[in-house]
Amino acid sequence: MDYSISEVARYFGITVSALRYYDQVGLLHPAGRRGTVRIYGRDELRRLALIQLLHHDGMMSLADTTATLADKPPSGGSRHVVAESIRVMHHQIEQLRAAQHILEHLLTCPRDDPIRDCPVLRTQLEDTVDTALHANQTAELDTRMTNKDDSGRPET
Amino acid sequence: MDYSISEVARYFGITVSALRYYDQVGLLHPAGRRGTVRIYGRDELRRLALIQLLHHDGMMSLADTTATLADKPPSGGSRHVVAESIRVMHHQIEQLRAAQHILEHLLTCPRDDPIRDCPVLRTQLEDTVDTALHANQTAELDTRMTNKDDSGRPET
DNA sequence: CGTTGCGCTCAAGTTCACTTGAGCGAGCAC
DNA sequence: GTGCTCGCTCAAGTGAACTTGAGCGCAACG
Repeated sequence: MDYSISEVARYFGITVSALRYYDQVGLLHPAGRRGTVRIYGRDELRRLALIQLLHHDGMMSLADTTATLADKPPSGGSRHVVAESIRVMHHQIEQLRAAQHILEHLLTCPRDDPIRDCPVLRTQLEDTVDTALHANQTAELDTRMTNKDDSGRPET
Repeated sequence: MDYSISEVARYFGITVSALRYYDQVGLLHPAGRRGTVRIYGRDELRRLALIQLLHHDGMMSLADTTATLADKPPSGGSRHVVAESIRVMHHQIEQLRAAQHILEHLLTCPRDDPIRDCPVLRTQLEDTVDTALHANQTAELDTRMTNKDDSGRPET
């Protein structure tokens, strides 16, 4: 029922120092201490599994992960963090698919230098470029109007 | 047909300093220079679109992105990088889906503190924990090979 | 009873991907 | 002809997420 820091580290493929760091920043405290030694219980293992999923696999920042796990009732300010994360992840999945698609094409395309020669790839990228140019012709107006205050990228 | 560094930056939602950095590390060189000033052409815009997709959206490191774009015939050493990236992205998509699913549950679960109280979530995490413990009993054996005489530490 | 192993703390260091700052030049605008 | 904007270089700084190192305690092993 009790696990030492090195056991937890081994089981979850994480380092001991990372676990101490998580303790330090308040992301994952051990169940308690025997003397000065950290003791983890089942609850902490479950919490760690969730942390791994959100942070490592879901690419949420440690801060957001902390916020998400901190909300007793998810109605607090972290509810927004959670909803936003879902949205970001959704977008991320789509982008990953697109990137994957391109990479697969790179592997199978018979051209010597697909990036320069392949018409399929070229057309696709040309589209993206056009979209970028367009998107920004409008943004450019906004920016020019109000003087300098630019931020955020135009979500391709 | 020619674009200044600030135009490219604006169009692609990237900073001027990032573009100079890309030039510096050999990821994206300008088509040429007018005096000391960087000039980008259509080819560079297409390349940048690809960079954004792989690096930013596909989460590949700049080094891997550079390697991927560097392979004239994708049969070189970077072929492995590409194949590996596809595999990683595939895994990433699945993990993102799982994370997304959990977050959605957090938003809809009627429990006050789903992380502790919700049986669905709890069971799911318990499974992950068990898998982790299990996976490591085998890994542990590998590591232990040199050190016989057991040590069943999984406790209880 | 010394040394090996695991654990601890606290401070400083590391990597990645940029950003910022200092200091300078070219072009045009008034 | 002075100032503004855009661009340049090179060196140093930044933030996130850890890692590493120094120095220490404690328990067991031979």
